[in-house]
Amino acid sequence: MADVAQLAGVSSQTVSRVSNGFPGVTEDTRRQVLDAMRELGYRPNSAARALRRGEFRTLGVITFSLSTMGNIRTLEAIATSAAQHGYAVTLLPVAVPTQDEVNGAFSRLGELAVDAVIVIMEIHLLDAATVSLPPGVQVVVADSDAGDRYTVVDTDQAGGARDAVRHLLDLGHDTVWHLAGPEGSFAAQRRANAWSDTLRAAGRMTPPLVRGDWSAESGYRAGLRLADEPDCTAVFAANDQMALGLLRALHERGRRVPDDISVIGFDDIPESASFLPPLTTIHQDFAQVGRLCVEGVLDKMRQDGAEHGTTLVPTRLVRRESTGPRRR
Amino acid sequence: MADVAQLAGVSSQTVSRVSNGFPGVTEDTRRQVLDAMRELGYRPNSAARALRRGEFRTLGVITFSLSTMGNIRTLEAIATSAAQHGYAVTLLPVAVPTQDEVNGAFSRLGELAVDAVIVIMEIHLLDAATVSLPPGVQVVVADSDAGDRYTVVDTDQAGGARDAVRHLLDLGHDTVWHLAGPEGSFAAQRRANAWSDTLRAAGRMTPPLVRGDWSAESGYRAGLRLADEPDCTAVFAANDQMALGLLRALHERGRRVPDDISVIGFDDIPESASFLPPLTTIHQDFAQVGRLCVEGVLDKMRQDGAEHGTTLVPTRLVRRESTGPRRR
DNA sequence: CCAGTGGATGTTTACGTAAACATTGCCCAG
DNA sequence: CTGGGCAATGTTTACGTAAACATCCACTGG
Repeated sequence: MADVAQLAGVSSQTVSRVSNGFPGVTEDTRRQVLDAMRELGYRPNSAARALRRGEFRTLGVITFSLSTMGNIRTLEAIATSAAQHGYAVTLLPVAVPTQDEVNGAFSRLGELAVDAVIVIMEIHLLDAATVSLPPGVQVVVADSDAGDRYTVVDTDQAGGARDAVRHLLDLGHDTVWHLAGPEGSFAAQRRANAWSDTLRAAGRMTPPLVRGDWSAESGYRAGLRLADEPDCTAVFAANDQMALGLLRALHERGRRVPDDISVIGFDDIPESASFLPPLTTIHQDFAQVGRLCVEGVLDKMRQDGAEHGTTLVPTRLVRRESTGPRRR
Repeated sequence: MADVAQLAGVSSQTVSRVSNGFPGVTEDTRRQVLDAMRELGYRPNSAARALRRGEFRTLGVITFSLSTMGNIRTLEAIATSAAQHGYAVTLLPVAVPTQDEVNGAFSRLGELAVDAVIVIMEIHLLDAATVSLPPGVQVVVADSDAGDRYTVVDTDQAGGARDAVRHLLDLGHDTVWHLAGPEGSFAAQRRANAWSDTLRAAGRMTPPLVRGDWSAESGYRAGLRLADEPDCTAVFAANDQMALGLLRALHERGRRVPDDISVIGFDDIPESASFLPPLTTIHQDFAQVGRLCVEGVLDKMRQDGAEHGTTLVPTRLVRRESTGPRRR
């Protein structure tokens, strides 16, 4: 910076003003400074900048292995939205979802150049990690339900699940089976709860819950069991991947979809339109979730805390060919 | 830091030594300092640290929208591997793959707290962006082929494609059709080149190339055309998503897989084992690619440049049920 | 008993920037 | 023509850390 100042024949402070786009600099001077910058290949040192300003203009994102489509899409939206607000995004991967790993991520966080944090993860493991959160670092949690202790942004899991079940009931099915996500997942839990609540509210029998782990493979295994249930005419899978495996199992067992069994998924991943048959599913607006996370955390930084709350992003039923009226 | 020093009754330099794990501090002193740190909730200011040390311990990753599985998995591996080396990862999303956007990302890069950069993208757009690369910032490119100008780490696209084609030829098919990725993609291009090279080397006819855009939807559209080709008994799809769409189209048109037509994919996404039928495909080791990117870029930082080169990560054929011997 | 040695700790300084305050010089109202 | 005011620019300083150098002290060997 001093070199630039010298070459441009001004003081370093003027260079600073130019590089920050501050007013009070003649057009002539500005041009000279910019020329000098270009000539010397000057680029501001962000460490010094951060040190001086007391902020990094960077958001940290803690997330589990980017194996689920939802997390990825959310992350992408966060990165894009953050960039629009002039913030960079630093990734804090947590390889294994154990309490130790999470605590580790949070403590690394303490040494990280980050102004605020967005957490994309199940809240279970977040509980004990609370303590190690550096003071003054704001947090927003996505895909969780700790609205009382954190600010949360999430898809309206319950609403989506309710829509899925109702869709199938409306088609004339007596009841709806549920292929749930793993026990540890709050998203899975809420979808499952909404499923049974909706059935109960409609006065229907609640079939035993079948559990998978989000993977297509687990959906396949579950599907082999469901194919043998004579009463089963409609299944709500907690995500599209499991629905894919389910479709495969049903096909192998000669159960036609939707003629014998209707299947509905959750997420609306791009591929689901190309399943056999194309999957009816609940569309999640991940981009919106990511955007709200960023805006939420920036808001909190400005207001220094504020109260917690939960923002729900609505879902949308996408009707394709895997669901149809009950035939007996 | 001064506060900690005062509370512990030592100098700030001793605190620094403790916080960096340097030797030459009595166990007693160390404990006192650590206690003081805990009591005051001290966490080192990474901006000051970076300023003083002249490095950020952060890698920048430039990538297009995280829509393809490969990019995501690579990114994940990069983040994990970087963490193991004590580096954080900052994401630089490029929303739209236009030259302007790429240049923009590179210029933002100049202001970013980053020691080196890993680029996951097609090289086309990288060309003109070269100029704006800040001097002294090392670059490694994944998923590309500019080995002469950049250090490149990539899956052995050609080898994988060759294996795919040979697998089908070995099964007795006269020739193999190819459902290629988008024109702009170098990965797609190399897979397509290897496909035609392999056919030519085997003295087979080269059917007209069918082009998709990586999406399942485009695979479906291409599949509708291929289903009407009476000579087509084997298709090599440039990725698994397109293979999925292809399978759907073939199914709709009543062409059985693999009895009438064999299909092989590329990538081995987790879902492909649950396609109908489970997809034979070429497995890519994205984790390895990511790891090598990180190690490569760290190496370059140490050696300050070194020469460019290309590292290829081998693929593996995963045989499932979508390919079978030709039947006439 | 003393010089020498080496480990433990303290002091000074610079990293690059931007806020706060200081200075310059010009314009215009009185 | 003169002083007040304001825009443009310069000077000083502090941000938190760690390298380089300085100091202190206990112990060893002659």
